[in-house]
Amino acid sequence: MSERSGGNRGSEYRTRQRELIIERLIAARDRHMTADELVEQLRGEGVGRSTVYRALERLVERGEVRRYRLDDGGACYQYTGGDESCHEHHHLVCLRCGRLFHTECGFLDELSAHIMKDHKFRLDTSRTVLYGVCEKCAEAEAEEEQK
Amino acid sequence: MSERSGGNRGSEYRTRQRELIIERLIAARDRHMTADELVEQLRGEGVGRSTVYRALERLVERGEVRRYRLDDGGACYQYTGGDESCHEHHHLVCLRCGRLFHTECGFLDELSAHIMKDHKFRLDTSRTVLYGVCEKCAEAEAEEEQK
DNA sequence: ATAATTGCAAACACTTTGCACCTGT
DNA sequence: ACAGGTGCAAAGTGTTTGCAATTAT
Repeated sequence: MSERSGGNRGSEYRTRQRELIIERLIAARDRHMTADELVEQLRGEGVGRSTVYRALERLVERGEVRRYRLDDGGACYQYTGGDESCHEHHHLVCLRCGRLFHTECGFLDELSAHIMKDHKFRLDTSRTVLYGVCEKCAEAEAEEEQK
Repeated sequence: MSERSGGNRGSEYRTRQRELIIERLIAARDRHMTADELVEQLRGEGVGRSTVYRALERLVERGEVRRYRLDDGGACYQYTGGDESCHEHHHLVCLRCGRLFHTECGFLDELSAHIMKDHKFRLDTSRTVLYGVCEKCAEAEAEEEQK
């Protein structure tokens, strides 16, 4: 209870399956993937579905992977690395293509400060995701519209 | 495809069940509830589970109710009314008590503008929810900590 | 009368879990 | 050797759907 997380080193095995899972996540670090995509990609490599879920959960817990919820309730995962700085900035997710954008933008820090001061609300930047439409998709949408 | 939504009047029946569902949602307009809470509350009133889900889906579609995804993937609903202005502002959700706060804060409009200009990303304020911890919960947490 | 709605139970999609077997240390 | 990990299939969630009966118009 009073134990800080992150101190359970030494008790984990380095397995072929985990290596593969992290490898895939890193390869797709610029976007997020569903557990199922991962399972699919690793089907041939002999990695079971539950192993994927278990690994993801663990990675999320230790902060190496971020989990997002799509509008339909399904989960998406994205590698962020052990990189602590990732907790410092906000994330933008395109509702259309699902791509995720990191932004270190100071404006968002000001936002946090403002919300804290004027709304008495401590923003959790690691939990918050800003949704919208990215440039490419906005263009694509514009085309469809006038089609 | 080119039809604007909101024009399907006249084809819907006004039923006892739907009245009850909306009634409950309005009674809890300052917070959000899960479909299950609703089902539970209306069990005695003779409202079936599927009716609740169907009603919620319809209400979300027509914008009277907002749906959020909790961290565990489950959905939460909250009445926002036909009120269009609700699409204009951001929402803050407390990760601890689940209460939702509306804010009309101009700072957030600036944020949208900034993100559009500097990050080429069109923020969708109706989809975005800012997560964090509200004042009360922050206090409660502080107490627990030093307990 | 008849089109929409309801409730039930079965179907679903996604995720978790129990357990016997396998692997890393 | 043995703690920890894996795969399978079974069990859970929360949500959706098919259909006959019911209700609003």
